Amino acid sequence: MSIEEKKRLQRNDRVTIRTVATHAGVSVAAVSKVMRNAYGVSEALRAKVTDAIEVLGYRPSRAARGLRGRSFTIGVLLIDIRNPFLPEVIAGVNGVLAPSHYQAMIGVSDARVQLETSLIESMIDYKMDGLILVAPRLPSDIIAKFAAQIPIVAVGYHDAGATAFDTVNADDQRGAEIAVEALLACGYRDIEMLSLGEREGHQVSVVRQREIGFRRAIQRGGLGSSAPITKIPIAPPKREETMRKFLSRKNRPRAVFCWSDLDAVTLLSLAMEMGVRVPEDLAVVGYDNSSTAALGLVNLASIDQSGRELGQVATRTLISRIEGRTGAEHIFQMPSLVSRNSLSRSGMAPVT
Amino acid sequence: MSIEEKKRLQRNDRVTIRTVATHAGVSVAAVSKVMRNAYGVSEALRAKVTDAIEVLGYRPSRAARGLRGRSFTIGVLLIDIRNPFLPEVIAGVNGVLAPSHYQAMIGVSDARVQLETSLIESMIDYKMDGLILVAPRLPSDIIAKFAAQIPIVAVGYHDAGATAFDTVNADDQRGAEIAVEALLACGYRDIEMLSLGEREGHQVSVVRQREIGFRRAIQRGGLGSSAPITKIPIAPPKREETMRKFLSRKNRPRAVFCWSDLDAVTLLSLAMEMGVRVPEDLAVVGYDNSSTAALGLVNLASIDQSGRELGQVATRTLISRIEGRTGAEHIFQMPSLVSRNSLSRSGMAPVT
DNA sequence: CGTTATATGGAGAACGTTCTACATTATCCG
DNA sequence: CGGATAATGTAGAACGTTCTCCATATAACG
Repeated sequence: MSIEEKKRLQRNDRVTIRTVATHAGVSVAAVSKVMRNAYGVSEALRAKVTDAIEVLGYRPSRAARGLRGRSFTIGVLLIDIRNPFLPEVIAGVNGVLAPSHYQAMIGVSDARVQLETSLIESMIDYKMDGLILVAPRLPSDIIAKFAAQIPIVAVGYHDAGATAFDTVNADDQRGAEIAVEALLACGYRDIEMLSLGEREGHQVSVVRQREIGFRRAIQRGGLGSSAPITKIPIAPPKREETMRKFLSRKNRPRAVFCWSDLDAVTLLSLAMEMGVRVPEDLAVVGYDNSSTAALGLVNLASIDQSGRELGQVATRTLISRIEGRTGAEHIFQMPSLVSRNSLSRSGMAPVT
Repeated sequence: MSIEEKKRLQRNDRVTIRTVATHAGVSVAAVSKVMRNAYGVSEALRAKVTDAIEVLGYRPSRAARGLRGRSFTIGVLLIDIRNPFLPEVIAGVNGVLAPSHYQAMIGVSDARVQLETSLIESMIDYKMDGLILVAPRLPSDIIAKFAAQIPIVAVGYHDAGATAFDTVNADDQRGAEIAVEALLACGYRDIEMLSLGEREGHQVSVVRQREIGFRRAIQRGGLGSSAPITKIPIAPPKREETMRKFLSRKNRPRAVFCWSDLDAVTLLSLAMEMGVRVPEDLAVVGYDNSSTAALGLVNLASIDQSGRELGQVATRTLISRIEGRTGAEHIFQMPSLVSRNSLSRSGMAPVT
């Protein structure tokens, strides 16, 4: 009683594993064993220790844990929180983690590859137990190099050939196909895709996958081999300009599939401004089923890839890898169409 | 040359401070001194060490740093990433931190007070150097208790009496006043506020501040002492129901000030659905100037509180406290009106 | 030239865990 | 009852830093 009290005063009152040990009258190692519920702990010992922990309000230092063994933290890396799709992923991750003893720490690398690497390195230096990379910009071999040091699951990164890390994806090719099929079913024949500029998405990004799916669906639909794709730059002034040009084009298509709600919603706004009626003059299908798309004012048909589920699955996959699985897993999730007015006035895709 | 190589092989090839020391032919302490650029380092020594660091690609372990001293990490706590205002704050934080040697780690506590405390504790256990709490739900004395263990800046938390921690806020009272003044200037006399349900916001939350500002402005405008406020519950089914009821009320006001764009945008959607014309039948001013408000389809007038600036200021304040300032600072930022169609057809607030 | 001040580098003890190797008991079995 | 086996608890060495003394070398000064 007096020994640990003396220590607590002397050491600016932080409760350490040692405080607990002396309070419970056992060794430090014993407390550690109980904490990690390791083998070789009697009920009596466990009771004494848990009591002491309770009484003292002991919390193990993550820093010290990280130094020696696991830190029970998993890192999540986002490239851009502005995309309304990401909060869903986080919610999924947190949902799975909540009942466990793991916790998530999020790093945001505002689209700068430089910062992205340095954040991953930081997380490794923290001895985090695993990493979930959401739509990383990094090339596969770099990610593989990191994966040698820490378990990694990539979300929104189509690299089914990766052996060093797992991937969890919505089937973006199929998602694009579904969008085109819905437009075809509504009778539209003149369909174009709005995609992201070359510089922004690498070969394994979701955007390129959607392009592949778009082309295939167009071809299958018997609309010839030319599947026109207009690329939108990401920089604000050029971005709107490109969309305006698209909307005022003489040979503007009858329907458009847009790679993301982010751009689709802006397109709808500009269309209204320019007097292009949706869907009478132009039908639009977006991607992500963001909350904005669901607004009555916007009413944008969109492909739903449940971000929440993606987050959940990614987390489970990561934990299984942390706990010893070797050999990469590549998981796909099926997206679905949410039909709304921008597709057809009734808000219903006609049954074929 | 051979010594450190042997070590690197033997220790699974992590470059530690020791590796650097032997490579540079100096002591471990010397390397540490250079890293922290502490006093008592000659140019020659510094050169040798930085060279070795460069060659070996050494990165200090954050875990070990945290155990002993500073971890050069600051924690950011968010209650809900869904609010489009928060990405801006993050961007501000990251912007200020980028050129420094600090890094931000974000924790998301999905509106559960339980998780909020446990995340703060985790961040303390990580020996983070400081915390930025964004719109925390916790009572002031609890935050003060934490602030005894770690420097804390609260954003969106109106507690100018706090002595243990700093606060950075937009002047939410003034923001509400500006909104009401704009409505008055447009000639509206029958003004109501849509606010957040009692349970969601405590006394020092931004919502309550906006209510105070609303009441004062109404009174100053000579509209009597009754300033009607309708509270919207946060749960999805009740939420829309309450708004619908509001819109179909016989004595529906002529204009409404809404505590957040999040709800204002939904209100606009429902209004359209129910045939209530905006602004002819009902003028609306929101709060946050979110990207959705700016959409042509939505065109919602809104109060802008630069989240980015809030994040920047909060970060600078935190760093100054980390570096030794004592005595609390309470900083205010002035919000401004962004006028759009939901206020008056021209999108301009009439000059008074 | 002796004394004191100053600048520079190093030894080594923390920090709070984990975890291996070992010591001690308890249990079992013929 | 003797010996083997299993169960339980403990010592103590890591982990990779920081940081407080110390030791030494150099400069300054009377």
